[in-house]
Amino acid sequence: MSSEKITSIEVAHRAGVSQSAVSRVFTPGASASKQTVEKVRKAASELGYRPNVLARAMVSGKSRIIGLLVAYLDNQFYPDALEKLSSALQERGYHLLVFMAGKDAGNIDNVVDEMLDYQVEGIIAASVSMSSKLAERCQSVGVPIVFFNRSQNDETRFAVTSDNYAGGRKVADYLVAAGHTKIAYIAGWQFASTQYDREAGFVDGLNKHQINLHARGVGNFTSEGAAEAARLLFDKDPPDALFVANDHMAFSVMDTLRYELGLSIPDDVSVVGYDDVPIASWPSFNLTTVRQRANQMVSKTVDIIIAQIEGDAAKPQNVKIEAPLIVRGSTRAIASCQPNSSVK
Amino acid sequence: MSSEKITSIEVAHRAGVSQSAVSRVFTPGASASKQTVEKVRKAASELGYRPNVLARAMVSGKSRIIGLLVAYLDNQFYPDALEKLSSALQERGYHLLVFMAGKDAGNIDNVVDEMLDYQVEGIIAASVSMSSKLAERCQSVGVPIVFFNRSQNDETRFAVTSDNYAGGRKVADYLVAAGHTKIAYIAGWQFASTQYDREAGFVDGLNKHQINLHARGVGNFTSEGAAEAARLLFDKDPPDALFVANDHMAFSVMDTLRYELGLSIPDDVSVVGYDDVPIASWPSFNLTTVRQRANQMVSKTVDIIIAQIEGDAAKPQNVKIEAPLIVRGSTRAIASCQPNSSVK
DNA sequence: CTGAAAGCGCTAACAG
DNA sequence: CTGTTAGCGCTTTCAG
Repeated sequence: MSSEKITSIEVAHRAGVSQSAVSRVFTPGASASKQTVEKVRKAASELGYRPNVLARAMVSGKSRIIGLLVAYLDNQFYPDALEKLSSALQERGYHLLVFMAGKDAGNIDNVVDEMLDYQVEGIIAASVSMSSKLAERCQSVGVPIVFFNRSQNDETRFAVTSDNYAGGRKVADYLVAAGHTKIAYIAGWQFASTQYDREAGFVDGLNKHQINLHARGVGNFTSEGAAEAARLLFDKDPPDALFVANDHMAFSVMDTLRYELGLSIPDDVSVVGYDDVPIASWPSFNLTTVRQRANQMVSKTVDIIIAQIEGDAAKPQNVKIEAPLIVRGSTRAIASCQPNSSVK
Repeated sequence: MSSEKITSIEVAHRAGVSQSAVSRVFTPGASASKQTVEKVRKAASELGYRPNVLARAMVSGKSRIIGLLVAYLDNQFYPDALEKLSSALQERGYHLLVFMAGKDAGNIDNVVDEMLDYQVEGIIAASVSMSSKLAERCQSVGVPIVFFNRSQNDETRFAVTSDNYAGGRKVADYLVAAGHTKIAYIAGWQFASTQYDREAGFVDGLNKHQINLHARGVGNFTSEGAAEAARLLFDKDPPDALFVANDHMAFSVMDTLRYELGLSIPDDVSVVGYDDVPIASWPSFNLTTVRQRANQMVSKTVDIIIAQIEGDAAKPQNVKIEAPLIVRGSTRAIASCQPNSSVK
């Protein structure tokens, strides 16, 4: 309707310089005399000129776009992380192009191609199961990818997670120290590393204390699944403590226990979650949980991907951020304050 | 490292056709013989060729990118809407480029310029206060913008919201019918249309029944603000019903009332929210609230922005999606016509 | 330091 | 239907 799009050529005209001079003024590593810079800046602002990122991307190969592949945002941890990720990247001059990966994994590979079509400079995959195919596809076109909150045992890709295994162990140690003996676990989606690392740490931790897992249910990281798993677990020989693979499910479990089964937490059963999303600290839940330090996870992720993009390559690694246990009221307290009653 | 980027020229070579033939095969409104199409497709898939969206954008002017401007994602309504928005757009061949708008409004105008730099074809502004400057800037460069969950009285921009005014009235009607007389309101951020439309409808509704607002607090759409507002409200002459401007704050208020002030809901006080986010139906809260139909809001938003982009312009309008009151257990039941009692 | 010239990969007339 | 020819707006040698 009104003002057309301004190009560097028009600015050049008005400033009485060449088009490439304009380009230089707007290019960080430029070389232009103070005079030129001034003339160009003046003309540019008068005309309302701004460089076209896409045109720049064509010739320079740098789109300043990072693809974000994400499967779902139910779990409050993800929106929170997304917000932080986006802000952090924005500060560094990059932006996130969002791609939703349908629930079906088959779809994912197509989505990656779509991302590549946009010439993304890197990809961050969150809440998506680690796929070798996916990673290889990216590698074959030289686009770095880092997995956020997902990992794989082999140290051939970049991944940033909390230390899920250690987190699981901490929960085991705590529950045992609190005197629990019939300890159950409600699992997340089986293909998620967050799920099996947490479980492995938890089970190993229990075993260390000569305790076997009392029972196991599967909630698949959904509220409904978790509620159902809880019902089954309490159908007979109920546990006296429950570790739920993430907070999102833990809330659902707590509600089911309290309002459906009439149980009292932590008097009848202790409940522990994982993530420490904001809701966990709400009085209604007051959930003991393992904290994933979103800030640290995000900044590590951003550092890695930008380093990759800008060529400061590093060896692929599986970054694990330490995850502290946050003790709240959903678990029975440890009886006395005697140091390490447990022996190793 | 490995395979370089394949261009249409290389495909053309291999297929034994011209480069423009390749382009045509990959352009929807193309015209190419079955033979050509076949040869090209074959060569392309053998080489792993895919058109470069950015290059296409340069010449065609269509970047297939839509900017999403968003201020915060605390309120569960937004991640949910974002997920839906992104999916809907993706199906239509567009993708969202995310821009976080800092809390400070001053920053916003810069952010819009950044979006424009990426040649976004349209902008969706969510959880951002309606800014005329912002809208004008977009209009001046011919980029359509639609406000999601925010509006303005003047019908000169596109906006999609629930019918906040009507929603507020429904709450008033309900609370009055339930026999409440000391009815208070906890407001959101004062510059948000969602806030004042809801309040206006609510207050008008009360007045219609010859009832004045008993008291008013301000929570600014934050948990902490809402909790503090609740404390003040109950400091003296406490209300017997409370309408909180959104669910996010309502949860915080409920927790404060129950765990800090020792009140029982709905026996001592009824609480109503707005949004109907998933948590509202959790047994812990079981919150009576006004439902924002995210699906409808999203599809309307997508329809509008794509219509604008593709030239099927329409008159700017303020689309208001009907918002039903969802009655749950956080409010005293209406005595006369409800077969079920609210006692549990 | 600065202008001229050569494209980045692709679409869109324009002739055949 | 198809190849040729111009560019889209910008960065980047390459000479001056």
